[in-house]
Amino acid sequence: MEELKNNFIHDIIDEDLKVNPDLKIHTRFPPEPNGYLHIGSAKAIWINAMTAKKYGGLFNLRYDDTNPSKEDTEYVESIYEDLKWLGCEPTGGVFYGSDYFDKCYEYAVKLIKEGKAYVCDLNAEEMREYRGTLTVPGKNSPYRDRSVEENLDLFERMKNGEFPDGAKTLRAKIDMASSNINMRDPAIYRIVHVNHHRQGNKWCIYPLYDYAHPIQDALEGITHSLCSIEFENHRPLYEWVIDNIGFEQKPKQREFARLNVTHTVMSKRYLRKLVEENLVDGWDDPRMPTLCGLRRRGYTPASIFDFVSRAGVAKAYSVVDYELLEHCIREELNDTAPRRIAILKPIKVVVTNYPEDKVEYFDVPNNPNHPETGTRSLPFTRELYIDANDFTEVPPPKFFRMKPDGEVRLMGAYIVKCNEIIKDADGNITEIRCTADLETRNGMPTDGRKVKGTIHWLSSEYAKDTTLMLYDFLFDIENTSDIPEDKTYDDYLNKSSVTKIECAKVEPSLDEATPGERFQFVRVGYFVKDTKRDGTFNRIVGLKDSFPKAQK
RNA sequence: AGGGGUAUAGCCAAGCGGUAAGGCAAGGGACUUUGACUCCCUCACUCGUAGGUCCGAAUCCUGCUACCCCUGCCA
Repeated sequence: MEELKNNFIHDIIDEDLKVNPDLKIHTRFPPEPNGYLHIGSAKAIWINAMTAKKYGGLFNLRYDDTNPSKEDTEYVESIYEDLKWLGCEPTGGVFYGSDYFDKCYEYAVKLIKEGKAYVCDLNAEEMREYRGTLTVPGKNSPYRDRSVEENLDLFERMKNGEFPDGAKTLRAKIDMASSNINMRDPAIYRIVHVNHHRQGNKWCIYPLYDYAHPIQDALEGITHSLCSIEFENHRPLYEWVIDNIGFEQKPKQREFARLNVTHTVMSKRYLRKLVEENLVDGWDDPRMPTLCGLRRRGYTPASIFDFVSRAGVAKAYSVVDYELLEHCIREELNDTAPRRIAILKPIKVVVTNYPEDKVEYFDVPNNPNHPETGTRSLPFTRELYIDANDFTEVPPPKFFRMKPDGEVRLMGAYIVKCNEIIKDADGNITEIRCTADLETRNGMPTDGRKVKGTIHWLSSEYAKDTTLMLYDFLFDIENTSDIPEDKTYDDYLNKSSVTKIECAKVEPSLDEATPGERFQFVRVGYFVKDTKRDGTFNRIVGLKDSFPKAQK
């Protein structure tokens, strides 16, 4: 992981450090275990983890599990797995918001005793009415002035399960006329008779986020609580809780813009819908923006963090081009991925002047940019496959590949000339006949003539069949937040976001590829051996290609 | 009696009173046994907008506009 370039958050920390040079920076990543982590989560993880690392501090993972009706251990496990994969195991420890339920309760009693919280009998609808609107101030709850004794008694009975769900809440007594609606006596405890995935049935009252989060931060010694921008309006409440409970060391909440990426969606709710309606192949479908999806797709932690880092940390709403992510993985894999041959649309080529029973082996580099990675041998025979895209009967201008009467280099082998095209009754090409310049072993013409085109090939006798999955954007639309209100995400789902190629040919060495291993299929793209389906490779990203533009 | 936040190139983004970094994308060229990679070059006389202050303004002031967030007993 690379160094964090300075951003506005580090400016704030630098200032804090000037005032208090002994401050030990401590951050946290607080996911709610109600879904799988996605690339937007990776931004939050990266900011928090890297900030701690940069300042020699600590980074906690804290499961924010204060709403038992939405949470599940399945998600707890997947979150940790993703964090581990990213290489961001928490240096400060793993915590659960629910570990602090006793403390939260204790502090609530304290607030009640100090007249800063009260039990309210208003139901949800009534509370909404009393809250007022964006432009009209709220009015005080009729229960706002209950005595401390009555509040204490009622709150304890709430805890003891004497009341049904929703019958009462505990509210902070702040200001019903505040222009910040979060400050209009927010509920801080609600009654929910639901089994908690860790606490079992110990509790039937649960603290709300705005109340629990600052307490959790303070108890863990978090110095900088870095979260996304929608919590900015909650900061005064965050600070109210810290101040009124009386924490000495006050964690500082600061907010950054969420990550949005073109052609995809970050809403956990919608991602869950895609999974549940089988519109995708699970949370780890290679088209999903989830971390497990990106992982299965073949993205690396380094490429994801590189992307997040290049996208930057700021407060302005933005939608980052998916192309930037593609650039990051291409850059990494260009350097690290061994080259292999794969032919997506095989077409038969017969080298007519090559003996039928002969086999010779040509050494081809594993990575021409890194000769130290060595070579491997490819068998050459009279019958070959090339890709159908590398041949055309009527070539456009500047077509350097195989064409009638044209010379082309078979990468690492001979230069061949196409002299005959065999078609079936329907006019489909079934075979291309060539002659090889047998003097040009390893592709070098002896007479020094230039052969511009080089294409990849495979011996039809030795090539193996494989399945290739080509993935594309999940959504046709670039900015999914531009979808009009009378439409849904579903209306913009890319109908051809996956293409399955079942009769692709690959070189024999790929038989030994292990799941998760990444390759560059020369002149095609980067692929990863799938971790779920045997014998299939997923396209991570194609190679850049400037030909289509030259063609016109 | 609404509040909070944000506006710099197609997309991100630096900039903090001294004359518009960088990346992605795009376009041109060189190289090339991957039309990849790599390497060169081009890409904002102007910073949402209108004024003001100043020798000097993207930076300070005033007005306006646009977009995002907030009316869960979600996080």
